[in-house]
Amino acid sequence: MNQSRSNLKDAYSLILEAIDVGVYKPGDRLVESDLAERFGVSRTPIREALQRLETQSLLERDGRSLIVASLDHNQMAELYVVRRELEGLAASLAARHATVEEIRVLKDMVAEDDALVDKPSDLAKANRRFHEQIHLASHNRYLVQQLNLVHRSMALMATTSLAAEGRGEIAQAEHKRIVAAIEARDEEAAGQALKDHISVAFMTRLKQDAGTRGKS
Amino acid sequence: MNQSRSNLKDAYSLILEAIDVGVYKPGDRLVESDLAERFGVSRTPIREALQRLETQSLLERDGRSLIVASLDHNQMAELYVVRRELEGLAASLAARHATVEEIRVLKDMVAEDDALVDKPSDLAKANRRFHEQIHLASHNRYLVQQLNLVHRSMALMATTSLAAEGRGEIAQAEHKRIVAAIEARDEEAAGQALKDHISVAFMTRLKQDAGTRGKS
DNA sequence: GCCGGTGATATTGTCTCCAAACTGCCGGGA
DNA sequence: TCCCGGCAGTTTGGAGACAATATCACCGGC
Repeated sequence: MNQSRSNLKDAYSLILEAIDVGVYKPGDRLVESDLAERFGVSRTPIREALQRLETQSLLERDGRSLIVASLDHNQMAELYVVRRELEGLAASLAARHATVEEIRVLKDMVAEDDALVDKPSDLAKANRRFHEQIHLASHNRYLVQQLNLVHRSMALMATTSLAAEGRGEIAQAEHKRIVAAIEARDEEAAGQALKDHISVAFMTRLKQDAGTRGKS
Repeated sequence: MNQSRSNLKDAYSLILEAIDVGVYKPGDRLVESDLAERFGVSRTPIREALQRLETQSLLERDGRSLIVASLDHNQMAELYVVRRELEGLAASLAARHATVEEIRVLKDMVAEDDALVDKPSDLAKANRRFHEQIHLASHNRYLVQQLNLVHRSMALMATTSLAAEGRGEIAQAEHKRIVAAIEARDEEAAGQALKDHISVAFMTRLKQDAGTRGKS
């Protein structure tokens, strides 16, 4: 029916998830009273959630009202530049600071993900977890926070680049190289490997976009 | 007398400024009704502002209530690591993307700031403007946003490192080197110069802190 | 004398109402 | 026919009331 009474999560998570899942797409207008009704709460918590999402650039103002932010080509490029640098830093720091247990978890993850190589949506989820694990292994809370922001904005891009033909295998190979560098405590190599990984992902996305241009 | 009617700014800016100025210090508890009374508004805008500040890590939860976040040594170190990387990236991008007008403004700023070399508080303000100009010259809105976050957290550190003996002159020299690299369109050198600049600033702060430890 | 329970109080979280602003529509006049 | 102004509806921003809950102190029992 509706989720009025059912859900225990707060308005913020609910809206975030709705955007993630695609209930609200870039450009859609978010009306407070609609959301309030949909989630079975009053406008107050909705407003707070919307403001938080706005400060994270997931929503933007169009006049007085809020719409789901959309990323044009330039914004996507800018976002990848920042992401590349931050992820690279995370890998370098992980090479320095990760515990042996954390490294072990990374290795296990990569090994398990080999089985998912042909299931883009599962792989995408596993991929998020993998990167998040690297972030955490950096043991730098500000870096983790900033990367969370970046990844949240990435949710505004419709497709995952892992859906591209053969991208799964390549990404797995890249992941292995990254983990190997971290395990070897080679900060330089780890940072570079992750930067390269992001660059390839970006290029993959660019090619995808070039193919689907003008649809919408 | 009070700022009840006087101030046109919104609650968010007001609270932010109060933290900046030091009305509220790290560890202080922020009570919604107090703030509402102090600024002559109701609790609603206060709550929205507090939530935004919380998502930016300027406030943290202590049980149910919000307190001004404080940075211990580790957090400070982590923050500087991130800042160094992001500022370095900003300088590199500025070297690539800055317009001639922007570069001109940077040069003017540095030249003007020579006169402030012995006024730490004026210099601190000029310093912020200088760095912000570099951020903007990167022409990357996400980078600007992330650097804003970082600088906001830096406000939680009580002192400016520019107050240290002789730091003003050194910083000016470093600024000149940075601008020169940007003007020469040398991305590598610009990034490195700014990273070095941040490193020196961090070291300066560490020395300051070592001297004042245990006061409070 | 100390520990635990219980009640008062302070503070947050939510809701609802009200005012102001913007939108778009409709009608009148040039 | 087209443009301008006003009017109604929608939506946001703000205020204060109300409910829920955590905290703290006090009191009684062990």
